[in-house]
Amino acid sequence: MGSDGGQRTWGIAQLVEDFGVTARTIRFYEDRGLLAPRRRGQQRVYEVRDRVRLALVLRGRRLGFSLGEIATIVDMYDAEPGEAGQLRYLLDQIAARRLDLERRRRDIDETLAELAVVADRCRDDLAGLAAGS
Amino acid sequence: MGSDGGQRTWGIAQLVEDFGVTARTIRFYEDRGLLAPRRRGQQRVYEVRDRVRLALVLRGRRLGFSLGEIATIVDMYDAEPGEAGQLRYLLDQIAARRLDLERRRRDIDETLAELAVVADRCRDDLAGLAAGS
DNA sequence: CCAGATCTTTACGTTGACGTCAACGTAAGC
DNA sequence: GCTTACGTTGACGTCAACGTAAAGATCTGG
Repeated sequence: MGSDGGQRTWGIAQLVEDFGVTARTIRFYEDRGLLAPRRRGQQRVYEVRDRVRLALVLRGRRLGFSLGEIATIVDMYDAEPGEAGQLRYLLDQIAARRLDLERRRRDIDETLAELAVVADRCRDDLAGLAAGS
Repeated sequence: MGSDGGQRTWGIAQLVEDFGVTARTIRFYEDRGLLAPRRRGQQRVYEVRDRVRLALVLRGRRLGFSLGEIATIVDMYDAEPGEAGQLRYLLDQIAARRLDLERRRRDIDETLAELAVVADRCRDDLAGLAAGS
């Protein structure tokens, strides 16, 4: 059905539009090893896997991870099977990440709960103003 | 029961030890308006509310907020009732923060789920190595 | 064939969040 | 009164994560 047989590719400008980041940012991520697009001549050609990686990077960024941490995380996703030592190391890394993420979620839940309290107080104050006017 | 009648105070060195940050960081937060300890002469004297604020700041930091965002958040907690416009503005700010935090939580849940998949694959590979040796 | 648009590399600038001195004040113990 | 420890205020350094500007390559429509 697709006229390109599923071999769809994108230029850097499309990624800029689709992901809401600048071209500078995308090239910077490539420079830091987070992306590795093909080249057609001198120009960058992005495929689906590049888009997936970029999406992972941006999610990591939203979570406040440094690019170094993001690199170790996204590299987990497409790690080769490797030997037992590598696998155990990877499992350790994953466990560490899990602890980190779970603490973040606790922090988030606490903050949300406290903001709800402040919002309630706020609405009470508003109601009081309306009643007392 | 407390020999100081609940009027406990702390020096900067205690905060350093208790919170695991440097004195430089604590003074920097004060410079940015996030803390405002009393002074005994020239030296800083921290009370319970200062510790609470510092804990809030550090939690915001763990969540990846900038110090400017953290300032707006912690200022929400001890905002004066104020007038209706202020209250509505505060409610808007809280709503925006909630959206932000809820997206972060979704990001975290997705990441945790994907890391679980990678970990499973990892354990399978390890089992395969053990069986094939 | 050429202007304009898009992409490229290179390199320096900027901002936030501190680190790292340097130089000085002050309180405690001997 | 002198040292030692701790605290203080500048002031400059640093690092990550880009922004921004310069100058050339490449493609595209007219």
